[in-house]
Amino acid sequence: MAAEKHEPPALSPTEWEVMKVLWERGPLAARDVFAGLPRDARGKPVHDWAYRTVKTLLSRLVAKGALDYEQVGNSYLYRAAVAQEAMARQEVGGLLDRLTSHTGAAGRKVVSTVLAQFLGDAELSDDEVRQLQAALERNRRAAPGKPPRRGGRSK
Amino acid sequence: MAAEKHEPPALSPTEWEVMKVLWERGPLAARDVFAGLPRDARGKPVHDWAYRTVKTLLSRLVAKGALDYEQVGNSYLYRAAVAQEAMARQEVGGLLDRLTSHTGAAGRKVVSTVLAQFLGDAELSDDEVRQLQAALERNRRAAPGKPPRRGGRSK
DNA sequence: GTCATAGGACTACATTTGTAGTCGTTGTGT
DNA sequence: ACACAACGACTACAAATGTAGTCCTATGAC
Repeated sequence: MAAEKHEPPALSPTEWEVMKVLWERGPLAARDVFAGLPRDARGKPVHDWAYRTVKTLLSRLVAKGALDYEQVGNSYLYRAAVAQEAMARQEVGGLLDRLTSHTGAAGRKVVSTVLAQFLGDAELSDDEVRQLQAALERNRRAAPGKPPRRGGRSK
Repeated sequence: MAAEKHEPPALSPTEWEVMKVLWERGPLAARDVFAGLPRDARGKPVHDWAYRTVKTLLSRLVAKGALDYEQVGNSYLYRAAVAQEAMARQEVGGLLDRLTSHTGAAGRKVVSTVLAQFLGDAELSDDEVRQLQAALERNRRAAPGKPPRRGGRSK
């Protein structure tokens, strides 16, 4: 009951961009986060953000509890305080909920069709395909009948 | 070149809720959209919105081009002007992009793991499971090797 | 010890979103 | 015709988000 590790703070799209840098490269100073932002093939930054902007995002992320930091010299070393997987789960769950909650079979079908399109076109490694296939297999064994049951809320 | 049917207007979560009513029940007057909002088992509205709020959302959706309307008597009959599938595709695509763009294999793996969890736990009908399995099969045949290729940009 | 500077804290401001309220108009019942 | 109820148009306002700027301080170079 005491553990309230759930409901992480919901990241905005730009905040995700910053978090991805930290999840991939580990703890970094603000300068290095800035430098680590994605660039296109020609080396041009994908996001045209001022350094200040990144600083603001880092501060907001600390305020949200998504990052914490450690002072090192005159600057902070920022480090992800939430797991990428937890955030990804939250986003995906939120989306599926938005798209399907309180919707009849038709609405759910639309979503599953769209999902199928993405799964068919995505660039997936063989391992990923196998992982997803296994998940569907598991689903099938768990839900013998077809009638869509009220799903397991992990709450 | 002339056809610019793409890039529909991105709906906020509350706007989705309104659109779902119209997609499911077809053209409705504001009153009926309001009345058609989801309710829980005990008949209590899931969203505690004032009628005005719904009116505001309908207006914004018209402004965004997601709805259009036809005057009928003294009121408007609102009708979805964008397909649910198109919007769902946009949302799913946007999410996958946010979570995986400019990310290495590690980031993509996290997402595929999360997806697998949802696919395993979701309440899917047998048909939906088959549809998704077929999509993965298709993916497999399309991408013989494993190296994640640059995906098909539909532009 | 002094001074330039990188860095963090605080401030700024337009837009979008969530949530409504006010007001004037128009159709409706009598 | 008249009064009123229902509608839609316009207005309101706080929080979140995208995008930065200002300013003070601790740090490091001499």
